[in-house]
Amino acid sequence: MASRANLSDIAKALGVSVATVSNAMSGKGRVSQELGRTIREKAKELGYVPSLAGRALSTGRSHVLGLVLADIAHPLFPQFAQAIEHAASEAGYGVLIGDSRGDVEAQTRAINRLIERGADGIVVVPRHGTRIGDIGRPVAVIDSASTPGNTVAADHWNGGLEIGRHLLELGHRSVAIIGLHSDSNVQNDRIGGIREAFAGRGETRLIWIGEMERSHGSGCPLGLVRLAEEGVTAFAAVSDLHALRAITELQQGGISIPGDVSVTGFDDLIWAGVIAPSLTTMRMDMERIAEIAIADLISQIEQEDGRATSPRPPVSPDQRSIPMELIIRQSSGPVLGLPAAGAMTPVLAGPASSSTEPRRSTTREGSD
Amino acid sequence: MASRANLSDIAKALGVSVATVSNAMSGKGRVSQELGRTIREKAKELGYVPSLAGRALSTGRSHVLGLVLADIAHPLFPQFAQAIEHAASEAGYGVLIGDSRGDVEAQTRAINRLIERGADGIVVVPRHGTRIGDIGRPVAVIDSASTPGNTVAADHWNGGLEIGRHLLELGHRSVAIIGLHSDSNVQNDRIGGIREAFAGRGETRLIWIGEMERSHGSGCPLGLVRLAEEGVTAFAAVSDLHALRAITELQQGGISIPGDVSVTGFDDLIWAGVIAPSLTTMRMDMERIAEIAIADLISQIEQEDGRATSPRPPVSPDQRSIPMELIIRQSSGPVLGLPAAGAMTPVLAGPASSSTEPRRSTTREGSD
DNA sequence: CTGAAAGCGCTTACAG
DNA sequence: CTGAAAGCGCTTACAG
Repeated sequence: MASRANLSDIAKALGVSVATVSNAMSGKGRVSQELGRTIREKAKELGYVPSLAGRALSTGRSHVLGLVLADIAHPLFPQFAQAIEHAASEAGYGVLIGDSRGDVEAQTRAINRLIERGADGIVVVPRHGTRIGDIGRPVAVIDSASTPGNTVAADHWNGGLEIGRHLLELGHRSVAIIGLHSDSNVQNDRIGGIREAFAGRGETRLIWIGEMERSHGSGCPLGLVRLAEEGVTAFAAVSDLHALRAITELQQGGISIPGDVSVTGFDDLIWAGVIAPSLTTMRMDMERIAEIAIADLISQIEQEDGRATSPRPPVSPDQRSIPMELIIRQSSGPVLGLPAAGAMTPVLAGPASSSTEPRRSTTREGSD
Repeated sequence: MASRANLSDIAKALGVSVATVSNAMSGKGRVSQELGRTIREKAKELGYVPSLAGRALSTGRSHVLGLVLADIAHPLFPQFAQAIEHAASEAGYGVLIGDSRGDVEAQTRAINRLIERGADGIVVVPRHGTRIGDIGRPVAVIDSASTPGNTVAADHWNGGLEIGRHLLELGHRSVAIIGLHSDSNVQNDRIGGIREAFAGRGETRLIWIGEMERSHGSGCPLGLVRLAEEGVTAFAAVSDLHALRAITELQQGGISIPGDVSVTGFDDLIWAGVIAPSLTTMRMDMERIAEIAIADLISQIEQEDGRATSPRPPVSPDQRSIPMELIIRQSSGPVLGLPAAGAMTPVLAGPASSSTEPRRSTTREGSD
């Protein structure tokens, strides 16, 4: 447990050169099978842990990636961070976090800080309405397919479509869509999808929370009870956060969910499955999104130093748009008195197909 | 924008030695005022950015800290991450994240991975009921004052006390405390505080969600409506997450909040201010906690290489227990018919003092 | 006040 | 298959 053993210690202990030890450890250089084994054994015996600093200095690669989110305080951050950390870790990279606290300028600063810290590349989940310019290093952007330069994202539009179809199947013909800002590509895509589903089959209206709060203050009532009285039977929020607000506001107003109206969200935030009623929502496949973002980033990095096995493979657009998963829970149900459509069972019970798409749609029960 | 300039480039450009440049940049070595200025100007001109890898290799310090959370997916993670990132960043350190996905073993592995990556020290927010052993590197533990070896934490017990007093002042005499696991120090402290407040002045009962779910499945009803009918007038959850569950369950059961019963939480999660009714809760001072944790960690690190200005200053226990802040919102109010006590105004309106403690207690309105 | 030199731990051509 | 050597960019005693 003295100071960490290094290549030189191993070399000395075995009477070989550090170059050979280095080659044996990396598995790159040709070292005889046997010497290789001996070296690796000795390394383990001495508790050798490679010095990333040494490696970084000689290769010019830190094997650290930066993760910058518009707002680290966003409740979706844990899912992102977990998935990115996992994917990066699998690929042998560490993840350095940067926070821009929702500020556009700070976003750029955060990115630069991470680069100065030696990050080989950056994963950015940009702030609404922000574009990431050239930062002189590889970047992977996770936003929305409709964002120019986007690397990979959930298929928000189709997610909206599925939510819309789900509500239509339940008999809903009048839905209020609840969003926050009109400058978010993600939200606009989700809204676009919902509207597309309802086009010609029902009416949609749009509520921007941001605007209402600008006039009436943060946390103001959204007037949903009135809408329900006027005949709106479904509230489709573009985020679970807003769906939560809708559910509590309606409940407080004495409106029953899903008896009187249905409510749906997006993102499957951690509490979505345990509130009453539990929330029907669309979930991103963060693991896959993270894997693709990281793979893309690493491919860019390898490209840079010509280490790449082949010229960077063009990634097809559909690989960059990841299907979302519909999670049907209690907050959405058939319109008052209407019998449930198709195979739909109203409550948590087994998988249920909810759209004509060949896409997997599952009812999930939380496991924790 | 060619490859980054280094110390040697600056030295050449100015006809001085790299040692001098290094000294000028670090401000440590004695370099004449003027030469110093010239060097720094040239550095700026060349767009010099120090190589952390080079520095790390020669100093043996990476200037990177690791942040390990029991469960990165916990909704409190954003607050932790943001505060830690900020404090570390201010101190010139980067933050590498590690995730143990709620698994105890994985927690140790995550810590080790970060250390192998060269982290100079680790901030750990440990999993319930876990103790962090010696990991051969400086550690700062953020858990609860009652955890042995804890570095700094919110004063959860007092937080519980304040919540308890707040409810007592409102006239409540029967409270149901809602927790998850009995092996969490944080939860136990919070519960202990609430009970202490009620001792001799009212009755408390305890609900462990974890146990109920083990028998009845995740997301099962907690039977709160029945409790309300039996005369419980307040539900004090040890986390906003559980408070949310309580609020929706009660609302769905037709019970009015705060008309019929009051509900309180802990942590002031992001949505606490915008649900209906908005949630009364206790908030940690994450910024301060993070600052202290980081300062402690850095002091340990400096101690290690004798760079410390003075022997490590003993930190008094009360500096390691950070007061929580009571945030009164709509979900808590006077017991049916009882006039509001003292200066208490029922709804969001200006600061209101809620306890006899000299501690600041504010009604907050969200600003975003 | 300034500089020459060694060293941090690794990798990578290049010889042998 | 193996080794000697240079170099990545910095810092740090030690001389001058």
